[in-house]
Formats: sequence, C-alpha cells, structure tokens
Amino acid sequence: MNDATRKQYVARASIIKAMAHPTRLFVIEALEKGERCVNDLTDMIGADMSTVSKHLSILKNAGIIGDKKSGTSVFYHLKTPCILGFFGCIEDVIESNMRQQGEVLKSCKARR
Amino acid sequence: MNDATRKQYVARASIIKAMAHPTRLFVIEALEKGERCVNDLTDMIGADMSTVSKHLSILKNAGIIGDKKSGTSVFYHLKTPCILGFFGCIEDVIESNMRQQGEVLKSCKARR
DNA sequence: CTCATTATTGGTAATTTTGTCAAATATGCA
DNA sequence: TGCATATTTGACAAAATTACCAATAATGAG
Repeated sequence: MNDATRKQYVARASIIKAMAHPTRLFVIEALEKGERCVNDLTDMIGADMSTVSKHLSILKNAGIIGDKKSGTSVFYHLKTPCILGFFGCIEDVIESNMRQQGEVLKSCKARR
Repeated sequence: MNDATRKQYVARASIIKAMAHPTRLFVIEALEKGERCVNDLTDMIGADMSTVSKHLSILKNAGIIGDKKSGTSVFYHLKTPCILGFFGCIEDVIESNMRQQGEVLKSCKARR
C-alpha cells in the first residue's frame, strides 16, 4: 500500500471512528428529526453535559454535524444525512450474527 | 434513553468500531473483489502478519467477514457487501470537509 | 452589574486499542 | 518423522478513548 492510499484510508477511518460510539450514534439519529441543543441531547442521553459536549465536538470535527449558536444555546444539526443509510446495513450484520448464533445453539442442542 | 435502547446502540457501535481502522477498511475493500488469504493481505498491507491476523479476527468477530480454511491457508471473504455502499457517503463527508477548509482559506486570504 | 443558565475546556484515572516479538498450532511435503 | 509454510495467540508497552468533576466562558434576565 503506497503512502497516498494509506492516507486516504486514514481519512476514511477517522470519520468512521467518529461514529463508533453508542452515544454518538444516538446523536446522529436524534438529529435526523431536526436540530437539537446540547441541553436537550443531554437530557435524552442521560450523561454528564460535558461528556455529551465532547461527543458533539468529535462529530463536528469529523464534519458529520454542524452547529449554530442561538442565545445561550448551541443547536446541532446533521450535515450529511447519507450517514443514516448506513444503519440499515448495520442492522443486517447484527441480524445475520444473531441468526448464526441461533444455528450454533441449535446444533449444540441437537448433539445432546 | 432506556436500557434496551442503549444496548442496541452499543451493538451497532461495536460493528462500526470494527470498521474504524485504516487497515480494516482496506481489508473490506480488498475482499470486495474476492476472497484473500492472510498472506496475500499481509503483503498488500505491509505490516506484521500477526497484526493483520488480529485485524481480521476483529472483522470476523463483528460478523463483517468470514473465513474458510484451505490447506495451510485461511481465506477470508466479505459477508455483508452492503458495507461498501457506505464508502460513498464517507467520501462525501471528506469532500465537504475539504470544500469547507478551502472556503476558510479563501476568506483568510481575502482578509489580507 | 449580578445571577442563573448553557456550553466548553482542562485535569485525571480507568479502560481499551494497537503493534510487535516470541511462542504455539496446524498443514502438507519429503 | 522432521521440516517449511501459514496462521493464530499471549505478553507487554505505548497510545488513544472515555467519563466525570471542577473551572472557565458566554449570554440573557432582573
């Protein structure tokens, strides 16, 4: 793998890494319905506000969400909704994994 | 966020986390064209074989790839090609980020 | 101005991830 | 059987991630 190619994979990975956390996935889905301020998201998530704020800054830094200040609040919104199309595939993977686990379980039972 | 919901986000995140590494993204794309053994992938990537093997086991564990033994070799293949559809969106994010950086740069120049 | 509200940042400890080396395993061949 | 090849695993150090608390901005209301 040459250097330019590797750089491109690093760039891609950094964006995917920004999504790779339960809280941040939740935020992405929550913003699908419209913009939200940090306070609202914090209530929904049920964690320390500083924690949520840091998650938001990771998503913002990756270019997945954007923000807009209004009064003392900061409203975040989804910048690239195509991200959402990905969730369907993730669900497929989860489903396939569960199906496979089910088969393993069945063959264990059959062996008795 | 209730417990069941949180669990689902954890499950999703664990799969995305498995993708969140340059080497593992490379593997996913490499397997798009067909199955590959560890040796081949190691050559393509240019890292220690033990490192590549561990990356493969992470992807396999997440249910993204599967393996098949043949002689002394182990061939890996993509289990869920829908993953690939995601890369387009990632590229969009990268492009949008670069465009934005370009604008910032331009406005800096204009200010002089 | 002072206070309450909203949000971000710095410090820190616990946990996780990553890469490499060495050792262990498995397979096919002479 | 003994050996070479292919792969995985364990140990371990370095680096990154994460969550919380406390401290620091920034804004609007009284």
